[in-house]
Amino acid sequence: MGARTRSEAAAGGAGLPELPGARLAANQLRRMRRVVDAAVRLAEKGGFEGVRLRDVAEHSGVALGTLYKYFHSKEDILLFALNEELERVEQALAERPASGRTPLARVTDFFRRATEAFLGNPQLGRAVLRAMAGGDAETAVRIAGAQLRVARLVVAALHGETPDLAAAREAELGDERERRIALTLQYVWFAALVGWSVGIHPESAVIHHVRTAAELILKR
Amino acid sequence: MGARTRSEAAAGGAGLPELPGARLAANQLRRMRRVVDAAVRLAEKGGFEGVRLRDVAEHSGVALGTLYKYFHSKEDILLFALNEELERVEQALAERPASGRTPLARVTDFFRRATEAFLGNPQLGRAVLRAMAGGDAETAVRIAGAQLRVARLVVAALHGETPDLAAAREAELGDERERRIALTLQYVWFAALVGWSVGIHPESAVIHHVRTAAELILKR
DNA sequence: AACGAGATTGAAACATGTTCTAATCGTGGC
DNA sequence: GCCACGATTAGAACATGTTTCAATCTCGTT
Repeated sequence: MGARTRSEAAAGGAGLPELPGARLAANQLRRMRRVVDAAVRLAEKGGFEGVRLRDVAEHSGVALGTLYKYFHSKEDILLFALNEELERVEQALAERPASGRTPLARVTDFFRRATEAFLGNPQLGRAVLRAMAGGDAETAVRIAGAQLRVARLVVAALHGETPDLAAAREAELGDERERRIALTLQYVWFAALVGWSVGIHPESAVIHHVRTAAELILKR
Repeated sequence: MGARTRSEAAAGGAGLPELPGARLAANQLRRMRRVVDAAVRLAEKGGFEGVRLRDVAEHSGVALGTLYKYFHSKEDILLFALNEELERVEQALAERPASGRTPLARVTDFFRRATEAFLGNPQLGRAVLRAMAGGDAETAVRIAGAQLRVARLVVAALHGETPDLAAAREAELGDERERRIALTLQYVWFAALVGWSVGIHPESAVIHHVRTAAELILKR
């Protein structure tokens, strides 16, 4: 394979002369990036099994052994990608928060958008879900990180656009209750996504189940 | 699989002389049983990866190829075992229904017992969970079956020991609501089990999360 | 009792995740 | 400018899920 192309290493960056000590690290970051990008592209095409690590290595121009220096396993790569995607979702929600006048409406809006992010690339979504459920102790940190991110987003959606005011009004008990609701809804969302992933219900059921759970908890 | 077994329905009892036509089917049933038992024994010892199909074949005395005539995949075997285990749980609950005077108490009792069944053999539980989340289209039927079984059990726990009376009192709307609650709690349970399985929270958190969700929905 | 269709077997083959190794490269320190 | 050391590479090697195949066996039928 053409991975021998040493020329790429000499890529002089965007124009800035890189610090001498940072040179290697920058190359390593670029390699990681290419690995993750290649894995995601393959997952979009062929799901979890479509991500053949030999292909990832070839497409990203790194050796198989190097790939394993950066990630513990195939799952690890996909979970890294998941966390990056969640960062993007956080960004999008910071710019345009979940809309709606009630917590129920906002939380539904949030999950609708988050589900679209997942189901926009069904194969990629399935691959990531499988990586989450098949993870081992090595990947637990990434999974926990993803869970925490989502939990924060759900809490934010429950709160609404006026966090300070609401936070001031609601006592600690209120916060605790919101965290519990957020965790519960997140779990329902995850399970519904897995159900869709393995084929026991259609895509539309995912958001439907989450909304049902949200109604059970929030409507009165 | 080779459904050539025209006479499988006539499976002879424990000590009874088997009918001539049932002989092959009985052998096949025995093989399946040995396969499943061997897989479960290996899963109890070494979890999902502990179930090496070559070992399953050897321990159960069937050839690798035969094993694949009965089951589509490793996941398929474990999901078959799950459904058998759920039958046993159904049995236990029929004999001693979930106790408690309120739906919340009964449903909590149910999930406590069901969780114990899972966590009694942590390795086996992890293996089955991984099989559920890693399933493909072939195994969707078994997963859907398991889901349905559990859903029924949760509904029964919500209802309590007097199904006829309650069923008569509650309109269809009530039934629908109960089904929704059951599905939601089941999803929370599943997600919490996966969370325990991949190591992001301890065993005790599973029942805790389910109880929290049940309180959010049922307490007022 | 012989026959034949389908089931089973034993073993090899294949695919792919993961690990290992010797050779080479790139970089900071002299 | 050169060296030593860690990173990288190409590729082999290993483990295990899955498939395939020819030979054999089983059992109901004739």
